[in-house]
Amino acid sequence: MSITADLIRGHTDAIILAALMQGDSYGYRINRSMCDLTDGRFELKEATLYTAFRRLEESGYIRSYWGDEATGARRRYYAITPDGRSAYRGMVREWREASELLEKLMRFGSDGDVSGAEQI
Amino acid sequence: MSITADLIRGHTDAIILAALMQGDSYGYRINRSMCDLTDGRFELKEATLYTAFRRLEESGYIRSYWGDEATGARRRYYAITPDGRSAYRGMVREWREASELLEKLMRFGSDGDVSGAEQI
DNA sequence: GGGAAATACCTTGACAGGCGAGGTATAATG
DNA sequence: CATTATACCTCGCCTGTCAAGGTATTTCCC
Repeated sequence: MSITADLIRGHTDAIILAALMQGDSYGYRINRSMCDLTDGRFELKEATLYTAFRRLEESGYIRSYWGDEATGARRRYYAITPDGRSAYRGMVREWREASELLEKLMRFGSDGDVSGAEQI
Repeated sequence: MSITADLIRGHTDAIILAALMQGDSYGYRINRSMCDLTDGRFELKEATLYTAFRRLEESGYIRSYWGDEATGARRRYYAITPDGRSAYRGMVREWREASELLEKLMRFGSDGDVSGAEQI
């Protein structure tokens, strides 16, 4: 994966909720669709993913149930709750705000050549 | 501060480098200008700030020297190094890439109302 | 003169999230 | 029948953040 971990940190919950907004799904598939959507540039590590599921379930943002497929490995499905939906919307809002601020703070450096400027 | 810490996490280094791209400065002032630039919505905690300075200096991205003001509390000034400049540019590039991916991953959820959906 | 606030720096220890490394079990594929 | 893919899970380390505490100087008001 090309983007570093800390750039993602704190966003895993929102990402997972976003995926579940599309409908119920399970860990392995969510991870694959992340990969696909980003052309392999981004992938949640399994440990991270399952940690997040626990966290989200404890928060009441998702609930889980075992699938009943007759074949293949068993799957634990997750569904987003009403609380989860509103949390998701809040997270997206916060993310966009933070994103704008960061853009501003970072650009702060790049235009300004103008340099010699300042000192002491 | 209104935006939560984890949304910023991992970006402090880039933010500090951005500030130093404008010219030498010192901790207290950098923090203030962050505050001002974002209308108080964002502020680096002091502990975080000074931890980051140590980290950046160890990485060779900044160097420090004591100011020689005749009055007031002593100030430790920081200057960005050539390595720091190129690191800064890399960080901004990475941030923008990650930012686009995140936007894509998060929006992934929001269009789809269509809700009843459900899958299995 | 005395106290509070602002400026300016710093450290310690706890906490939380990410994840490497390891594990389990089933089914399909060669 | 061994390997790969699917699918789940846990333990323990690492790293960045930050609350809480500290120091020293200057200014401002009473």
